[in-house]
Formats: sequence, C-alpha cells, structure tokens
Amino acid sequence: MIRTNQRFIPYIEELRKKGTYRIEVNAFGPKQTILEQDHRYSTVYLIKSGIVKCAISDENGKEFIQEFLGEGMEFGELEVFSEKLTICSVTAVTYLETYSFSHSTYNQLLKKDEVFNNLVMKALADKIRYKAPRHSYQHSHPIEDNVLRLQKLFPDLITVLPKKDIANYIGVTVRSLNRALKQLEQKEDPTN
Amino acid sequence: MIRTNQRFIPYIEELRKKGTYRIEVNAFGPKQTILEQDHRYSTVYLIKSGIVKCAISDENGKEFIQEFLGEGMEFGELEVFSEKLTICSVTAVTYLETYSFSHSTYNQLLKKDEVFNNLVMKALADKIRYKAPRHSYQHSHPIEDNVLRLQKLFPDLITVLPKKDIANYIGVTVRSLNRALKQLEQKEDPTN
DNA sequence: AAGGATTAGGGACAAATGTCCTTTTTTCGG
DNA sequence: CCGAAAAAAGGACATTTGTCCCTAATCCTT
Repeated sequence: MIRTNQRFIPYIEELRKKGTYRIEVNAFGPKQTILEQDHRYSTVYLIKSGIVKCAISDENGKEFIQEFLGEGMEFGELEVFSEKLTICSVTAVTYLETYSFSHSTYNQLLKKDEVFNNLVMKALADKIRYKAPRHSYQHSHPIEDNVLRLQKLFPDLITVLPKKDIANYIGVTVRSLNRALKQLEQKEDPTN
Repeated sequence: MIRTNQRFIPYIEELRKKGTYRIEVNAFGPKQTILEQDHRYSTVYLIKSGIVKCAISDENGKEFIQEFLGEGMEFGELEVFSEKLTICSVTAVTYLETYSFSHSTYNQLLKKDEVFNNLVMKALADKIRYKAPRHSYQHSHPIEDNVLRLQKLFPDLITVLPKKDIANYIGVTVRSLNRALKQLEQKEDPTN
C-alpha cells in the first residue's frame, strides 16, 4: 500500500553534496496539497520522509486513491515526459519532507547522469508493475479479503488513516468498509 | 482501450537499417500466447502490427485484462528493469508482427542511444498515466457507462473481441455486460 | 470547558452485480 | 456439409454493495 524506494535517497544526497545541480528541500504539513489534479507544474518531487496520497477525483467529486507514496518515491515526474496536466492530486498525509527538481534540472540529470537515468527508469517500471496486480486483486476479491490484505501488509496504517481514505483506496464506500470490518470481527471472536 | 505509440516504429526501422543492433522480426497467429504470467523471459517485444491482450489470472482462474496493446507498444520491457517474473500473460488477439530485442541488446540501446532511451522513458510514463484514470473511471461508474465509453472510443473492437474479453476488461461478468447492453439497446430504440 | 465540525458506526431499503443454469446461435475442423 | 465445441443470450434467484439517513463519539478551536 505504501510504496517506497530505498535506492533513490542516498544517491540524491550524493548529488546534493556535489552541488552541480540545484536540488531543493521542502517541507509540508499534513493535509497540505502539493499538486492539484489537472494543473500544470514544472517541478518534480522526491519524498525524503513522510507519506503522501495520490488521488483522482471524478466529476461527481468522488475520489479514488491511486497510491500512497513513502520514502524515496517520486511524484510530478510523469509531466516531464508528457507535458500534459497532472492526473492526480497529491496531498501530504503526514509531515512531509521532499527534494525537488525543476523540469530542466531533471532533464539534464536524465541526459547526463546515467545512474540517475537508471534509477528513474526502474522507478517508472516499478510503478507499472505495482498497479497491475492491485487492481486485478481488488476486482476479483470481496471487500473483506481486501481489508485483510491491507491489515496484513500495513497493520499500523489502518489505525492512522481516516476510514474514508481506506475505503477510497479499496474503491468502495465507507458503509461497505464498515460492514466488512464487522464481519471480520465476528469471525475472529464469535462470542461477541 | 487499444494503446498505440506512433513514434517508436519509425525509429526502430531506422535502427534496423543501420544494422548495429540485433533486432528480430517475429510473427504470431491469433490466440497464440507470447508471454506467460509468472515466467522469466529475456526478450522485449515491440508491436509492428496487430493487437495483443495483457491479462492477469488470479488463483481461481479469473482473468482481468490489463490492457490491449497495438502498434508501437512494448511488452516484456518491465522485466529488464526489475528482473522479476512476468506479471501478465500476453496473447495475440489478431495476426501479430513484432520486433524483438534481447535484454542485453535492449540495455545497450538504453545506455548508448539517447533517442531510444527517451522513447522508452516516455512509453513507461504513458503506461502509468493511462492506467490511473481508467481504473478510477471503472470504479466510480456503472457498467453501462463503461460500455458506452468503449463503444465511443473503439466502435470496431466491440464487434471483433469476444464478449468475455470485453467483460474481463471492464472487470465484470459476461452476464452483467449483457444486461448493460440490453439496457442500452432499449434506451436507443424504445419501440422494441 | 463548551460547542461546532469532523469522523465513526450502523439500520433500512434500493440497486447493481454475481451465480447457476438452460437454450440458442455461431464457429470451425474434418 | 456435419457435428462438436465455443460463444451469446438471458431467466431466476442470491449476494453484495450503495444510498440515505440518523446517532454517537471524537477532535479542535476559542
């Protein structure tokens, strides 16, 4: 559920020490929105610490959470390649620190720094790999199974995130999520 | 629904003329499986002509179609970066011609050919951009809307593909798809 | 400490979707 | 051109999920 990438941060730190490229560090508070859907930006972010949620809202205001990103994950990078508008809004869930690159710095790095190029390429590939099985699983398993899966993978998060976010991540309503949780309780401890 | 990329093929043709790298051309018949889920391969394919479907099957044998790929789209490329097993199986829908690269050729190209590197990077970014809104749309709209959307975007395909594939793409059962189609008929022509 | 705002929890009913099964239609190899 | 096999269509019923709504609990801000 929370994606991370251990290999990116040490390399960015190295780059910053060398000082050849302009890489800034920024901080955001919880619930602060960093990127808004359908807007144009020219900055790429990489998470130094903290968690963000990436969500798409449809025309009725329903939001669907794409993913939660943690340490070492990028966002805003897709717009470097396609020069289109953002597809998701990105909001800090916890206190958040990021590195940030202008598009031009990012492009220079891609071109001149083979290691960086490779890290970005792998990161993109991983984002694709990750999405496929998730949506497949969600479609073909009942809510209960999806909840169990989350509880197993991220026991802590379930207690930190508002129910609404968990529901939006699984792609169901809060009412349905509650029903599933109730069912699970009763299976665990049938004396209640 | 059918993804394509116009910029890749001309460049591959150029590369083939130069003859520096070993790039093969292969052909497959309809329903032939090129990659099987959870296997290891060391070839990357790029579609010269035709259409494939990429599908994930779960433990109960239910299949969920990730995407249909057409001209200029790659498959098998993710495994270059992650060195893991394939996540989807890839099956020819129509008669299919592909270019193919060994992993080592592909890696050399990425390293030494900036244009190629860029094309791959953009292609990866596009695959991510494309998936996000699709799953969001599917989750938050009724089957009927999803069918209409497909009919509008790919009027021809609906008649070519088996119903099962369309249903698996939308993530519903064939029964539900039929119901939605019936509804739409009646809305179009209420005299029936 | 009070009070409004947000989040959690769930009842009752409606709607959407799945399951199972049967019948018809189409496809395709011999 | 025939017959088996696959694909299409849909009835009947069960289940899941959503919608609407109300109440309780919790969180902030002043």
